[in-house]
Amino acid sequence: MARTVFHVDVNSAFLSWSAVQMLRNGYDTDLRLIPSAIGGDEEKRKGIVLAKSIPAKKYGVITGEPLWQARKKCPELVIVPANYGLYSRMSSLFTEIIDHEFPVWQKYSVDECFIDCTGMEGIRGDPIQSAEALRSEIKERLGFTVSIGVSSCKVLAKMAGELKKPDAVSSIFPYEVEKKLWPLPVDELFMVGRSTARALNLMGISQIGDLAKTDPEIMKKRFGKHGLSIWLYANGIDQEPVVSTMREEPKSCSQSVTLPHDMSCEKDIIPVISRLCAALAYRLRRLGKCCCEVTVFFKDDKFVTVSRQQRLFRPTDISGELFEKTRSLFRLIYDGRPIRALGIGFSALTPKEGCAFTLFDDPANLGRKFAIDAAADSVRSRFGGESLLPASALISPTFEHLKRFEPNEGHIRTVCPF
DNA sequence: TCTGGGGTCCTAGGACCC
DNA sequence: TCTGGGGTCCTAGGACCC
Repeated sequence: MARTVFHVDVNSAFLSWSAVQMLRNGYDTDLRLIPSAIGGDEEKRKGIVLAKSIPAKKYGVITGEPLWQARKKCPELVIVPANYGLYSRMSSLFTEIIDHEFPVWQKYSVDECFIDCTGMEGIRGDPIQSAEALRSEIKERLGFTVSIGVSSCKVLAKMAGELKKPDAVSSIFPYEVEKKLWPLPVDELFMVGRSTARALNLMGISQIGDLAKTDPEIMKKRFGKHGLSIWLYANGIDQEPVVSTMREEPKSCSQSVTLPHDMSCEKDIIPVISRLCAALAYRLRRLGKCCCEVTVFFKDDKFVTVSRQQRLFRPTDISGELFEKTRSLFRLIYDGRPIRALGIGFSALTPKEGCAFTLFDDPANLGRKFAIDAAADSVRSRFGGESLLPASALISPTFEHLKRFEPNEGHIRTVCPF
């Protein structure tokens, strides 16, 4: 049976959400109607465009570009700092409406959902009517607009949503693929990024239709599995179901930071690793996971990334052990070059319940380590994730983005002696 | 002092074993 | 003075997404 799938995308999500909030707080200009952008902190070298208004787009401002460059294109650009706590709340309000109306839906990102509404015509009318009703309801109740793509599979629904923005419903049904999808530039196809687009252009493929008509064997030979996937997408073929889980189990977690200035001295860098580790280990424990593998990576002043990962002797979620491992890994790969950004990752996650000790573990010693982490975590859960830190980490840059996960706004700083 | 941060997946090539 | 080959596992780096 043919499916009906919606893709719902909040228009310029961060910007819209900030605009709605500012209007509510009495600010008299709607950011969405003037050239504006949500931007990072330039002083901390995070000055990029995170979202832009449609008037800003008309000046050629693009997401991801440095703020100075955006300002050069549009000198009157109004730049507003990001408010991740607000975005997280707005995202929940958005999905609450969808959850109320549809039994099968999937959160794809903070501002996007897929909905499977196969067989709901009896309740909600034909798919276009149903999508229109959802679009108006979100706008009316929450004050921001969405674009909804309607089709028979996820990829086509997502591509359809791109056709008209903002505040619109568009479709690409299978019989419309040739007319609506094929004329688009190939780099607009889902999963065709800059690198693949460049390679495709060199092969003489510039439109999605060119890709659709290329021999799939050639695509497979040139791009491997990925080549076959994008060939299928170009032909409107995608069997992926809308998975109605609230949240899939994470497979890895990571935390990284761009340093306020390049660092090349180990005594400056290790405290940053210590801070990253404290934060990420706390997250790992809140997930109820242990990890079997750690990664350290950095980006140098030439934007070259270097990484190294290592399996652990046994799974762990103990801050001290994870710090020891990440520090030694870093020392293994670091050659003294200037570092611009630094990160750590924990992967091969397993449920904490299944993690066993080894013969070499001293149960009393382990018990002490667990107790220390538990005590520290109870402070963090009351006062915020960064309220308690290893003393050495206090001299490292702060991680504001952590607030994204923090229900508590207040921060009380305490020095932790380990 | 131009380019964030958090994810997932794939692949090429090296190590190692038989 | 020629130097197998096949299989598995591991991992660094890079692709993509938001």
